[in-house]
Amino acid sequence: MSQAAATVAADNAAAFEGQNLETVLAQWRRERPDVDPAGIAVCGAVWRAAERLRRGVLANLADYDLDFAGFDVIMTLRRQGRGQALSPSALAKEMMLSTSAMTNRLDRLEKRGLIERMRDPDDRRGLKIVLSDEGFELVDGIFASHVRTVEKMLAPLSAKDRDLISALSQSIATGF
Amino acid sequence: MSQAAATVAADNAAAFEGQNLETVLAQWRRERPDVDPAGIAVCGAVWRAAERLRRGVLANLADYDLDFAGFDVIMTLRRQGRGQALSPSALAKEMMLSTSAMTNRLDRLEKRGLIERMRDPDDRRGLKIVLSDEGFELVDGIFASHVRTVEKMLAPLSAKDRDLISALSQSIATGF
DNA sequence: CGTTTATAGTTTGATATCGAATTATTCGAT
DNA sequence: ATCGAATAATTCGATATCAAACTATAAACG
Repeated sequence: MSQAAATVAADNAAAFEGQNLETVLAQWRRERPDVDPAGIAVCGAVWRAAERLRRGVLANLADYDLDFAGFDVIMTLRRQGRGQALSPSALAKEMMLSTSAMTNRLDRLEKRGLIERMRDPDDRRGLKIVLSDEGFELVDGIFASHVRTVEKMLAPLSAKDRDLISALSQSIATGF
Repeated sequence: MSQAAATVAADNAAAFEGQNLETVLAQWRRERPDVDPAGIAVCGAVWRAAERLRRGVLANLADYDLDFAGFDVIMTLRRQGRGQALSPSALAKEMMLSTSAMTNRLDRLEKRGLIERMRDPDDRRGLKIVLSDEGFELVDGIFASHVRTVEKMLAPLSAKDRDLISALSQSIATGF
């Protein structure tokens, strides 16, 4: 929770860029001239972009004393619409997470009063998770600044570039 | 270590795809027509691609009873060349990790005999980490299958596509 | 019906990460 | 030369994740 907050960094520091990817490639070409490292370079590039985006979003969240985990959950709930509910397992599936991790996230959000666990009227095993009014207001307040944050990080890309990287990323994600 | 191994998944299950990104976008457009969600869609696409790649690589590693963390370290050492060394802090910086996490990773790799901690002859505070012979052989054995694994996941992309997504990803990562 | 099998959510135990504190050493300024 | 600040690595405490075990309930089927 406040793990994300306030003090920007210490140990790991701001030094964001690890090693230049070009350098890494050159090292592999020297060490393993028998293997073409082009694929792993693509992989590395995608990972670094993802990491940069993650950190940017996280930094913005810190202002609201939220971490990525909780944000992910309340965003997912928010976009279902006011008063709409999802089961813990549906939430876990949607964010590719174990259900036990979801239990933990919901515990924290519930303790903070951002969500409520309601019984599922149709299945006594199940729950329905809804945003509290406070949770709803919080997401709505964050949303605009979240989008601005992401836009800022995507600024170097033209509209066409964005479509491209979206399509290519989805290609990788789905395998088609 | 063996956390990664053997049994493919249980709780979190194979159901890899969360929710269709198109659906998510439509939800946001309905809920927040005042905000253009295009940016966060790009963000989501990149994250999913990165996650897919991560899981693919991890699955391949499991055959060697290695997890991502250890693999990351020994790959970094391997590409420096035989007998070359890096300090723990250099390793941490290169993989964008806290130095305390690196201490932990090195502990595990050392216990398994894949790396050695040598004193830095020029600075008595520091260490130099080198691959043991066994570590070296292990990386070299994995490398080819690792590259094949990545290639398989990138199969839907043409050479031009790969260049494109690399360039665009780097744009995001560096902010230029 | 009653038994087996599957499913929903939580609990538990292990582990990896982080940030802060700590110890040892080096660098810099005077 | 000495003292203070910076740096290298580790340790420590807190926490988030996972997989597996567990409890309760539902569905399937014989």
